[in-house]
Amino acid sequence: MTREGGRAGGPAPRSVDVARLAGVSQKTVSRVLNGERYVSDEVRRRVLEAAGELGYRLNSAARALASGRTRSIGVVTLGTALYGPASLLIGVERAARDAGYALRVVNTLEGDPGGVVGAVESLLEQGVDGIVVSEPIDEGAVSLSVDVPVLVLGAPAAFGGTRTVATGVGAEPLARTATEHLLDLGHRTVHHVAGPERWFAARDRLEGWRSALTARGAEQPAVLVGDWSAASGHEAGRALAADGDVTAVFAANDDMAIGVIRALTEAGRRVPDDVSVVGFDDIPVAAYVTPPLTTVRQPFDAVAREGLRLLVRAIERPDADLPPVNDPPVELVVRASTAPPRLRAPSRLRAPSRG
Amino acid sequence: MTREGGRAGGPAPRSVDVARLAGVSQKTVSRVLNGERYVSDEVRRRVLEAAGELGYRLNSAARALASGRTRSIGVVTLGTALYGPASLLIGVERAARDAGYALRVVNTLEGDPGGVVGAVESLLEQGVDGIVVSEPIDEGAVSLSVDVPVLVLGAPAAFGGTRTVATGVGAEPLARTATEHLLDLGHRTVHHVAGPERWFAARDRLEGWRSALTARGAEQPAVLVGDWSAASGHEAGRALAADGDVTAVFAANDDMAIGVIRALTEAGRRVPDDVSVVGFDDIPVAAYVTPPLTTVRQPFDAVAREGLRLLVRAIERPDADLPPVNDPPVELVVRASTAPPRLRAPSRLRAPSRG
DNA sequence: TTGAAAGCGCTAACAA
DNA sequence: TTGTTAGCGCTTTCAA
Repeated sequence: MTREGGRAGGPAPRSVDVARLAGVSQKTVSRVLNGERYVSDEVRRRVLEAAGELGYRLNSAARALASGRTRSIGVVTLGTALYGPASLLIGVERAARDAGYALRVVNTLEGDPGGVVGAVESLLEQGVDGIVVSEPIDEGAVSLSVDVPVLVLGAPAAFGGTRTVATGVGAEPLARTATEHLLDLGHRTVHHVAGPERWFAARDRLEGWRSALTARGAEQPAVLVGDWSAASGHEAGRALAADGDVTAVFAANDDMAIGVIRALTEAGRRVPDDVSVVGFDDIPVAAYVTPPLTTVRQPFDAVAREGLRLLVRAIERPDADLPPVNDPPVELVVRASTAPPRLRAPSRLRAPSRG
Repeated sequence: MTREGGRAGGPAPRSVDVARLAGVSQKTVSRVLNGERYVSDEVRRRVLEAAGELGYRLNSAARALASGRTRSIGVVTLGTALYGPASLLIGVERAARDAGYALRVVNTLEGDPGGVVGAVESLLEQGVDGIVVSEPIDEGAVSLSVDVPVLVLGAPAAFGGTRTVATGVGAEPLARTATEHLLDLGHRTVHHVAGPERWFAARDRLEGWRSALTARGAEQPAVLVGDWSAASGHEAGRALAADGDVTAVFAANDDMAIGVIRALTEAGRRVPDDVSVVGFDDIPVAAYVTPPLTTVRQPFDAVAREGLRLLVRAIERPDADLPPVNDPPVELVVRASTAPPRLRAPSRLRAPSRG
């Protein structure tokens, strides 16, 4: 008898131990634990009781080896504490867990050798059943054929020749809406502080901004490029503040918008009286900075859940077609950082003043 | 011959396939892949070449089953996009990867049934070699004996009877420093907006605040409790703004500090002229809100790395003693949200004014 | 509805 | 320095 009281010390109990204690075969234990049919209630009860008594825990490595599936999903995400990627990760974890999958996470840092490809390789080696690539940056032609379904969040489908779902490319209409909001207020044009060029998310927003201006026949000012940080927004804001013609700014995320507002404030340009600013994301502090930030809300949680649902379906029904992803709803949150432009002022630079 | 060109279609190659192609035994392939000694350079080269040609990938489930180790670390973290937890996760991932470990992540949402215990159970089932519990909240007596080393970040050691390392409890001196900064400026006392009571992180900061006041013999005002969000800070700020005696506030994180400042601003109380506010964390936007926030910087990355180093050591040298963790350095970042109090004003409430 | 046998692809222990 | 032989603890046949 190898029965251990509780789970103190000794080797971990295996399913044979449970079987012996319950007086059934090892296969029957497996059936009970996997919720298979054709097990009498009586037997099921005995097995569960024995498992509880021994403190039995399934060995997922053995299961993975025998079944060829790990019931886990790998996530490639950026090693940043940015609100967007962090929120997506949370949504993905939650949805995966609800679907019965564990999560294995690999970060890629910008400039990492190997980048996304290396990260995916390492996940494949870990034997994941599916992969989520969250907000990747463009690393040029990626050739890597993967034999599990892949979900790409916030970028066009990559990884040629495989079952890939892409989603969250809906940022473009959101950016268009943000820009139109400023145009609708009466601004002649809108300046843009973009994210890093290699980010697809930055490109979508840039594209949305551009298309809104084009549709209205507005002039397209030169784009300032930041790195998502408030610091870079601040730098861009200094340049913007020096240009007396600027009356409206659309920043590609809220952090940069906050930096822009700070720079404008320091230069004596009031927001929104002199310059209107719109952000992107609706981070939790956006409503509480001064002035409260008009922004566009990204439904991170919905995007992550919807995407994961598709991924799980692709995993569990390998031959079914992958339905397209629904675009998330557009939600503009108007607060106090935007207003109509002041009456046409002389275009010469005014010194900072108290109005 | 089962040799597949490249890696298109067909079953994945196994180490025997590599062995056959390289003309060696399967065990030798295993040796090469594990970087063991006693392999001639010539053989090593041939094996590597064959592996590359076949597109061979190690099967980690098989390895885990045979070796009893997964080379992976499980992380239990909170399902929030809060800057602190997100930063810790990044640091942990990075350090784990550097040490050759993969990461398996389970989130617990506040109020989750099972909470940390359930999360740890699920990780144990996945077969991790070690566990990181990041910023747990107090769930009462936790009894769960775990047979792998555990690292607790930002809380006292839990999980009785096991090899546990705790770290990051150094928030208390940071909070004391923040409070002392305000006292040093000449404020008679400091009000505190705390985090949720069940968070150890909130308790540490509360304790630090309290001890600073006690040491100086300052009066201890009633504590306002928030939930880390700017919204809750805003609510607390409204109450604070209504009290004309308040001249200095220490908020337990930057988000709440921003909410407090917003409420004060709305009430016509100027920061820092009328009220000084200090935050905690130094989130990236802290330097760019208006006024730029005085705060205390948490070295998340250093804490995560140092902790993980200890955890890996505990995994790899089961009998060695666990050295204590070094407390992180205190770093106060003084910006523009703090100033000396105005000359002793009459203590009656003044209506909002422009000073 | 249950059980027996045969692997899954690797590492461990030992032998050569 | 290399190879042989047993498992690791499950799931998958297939048979009863």
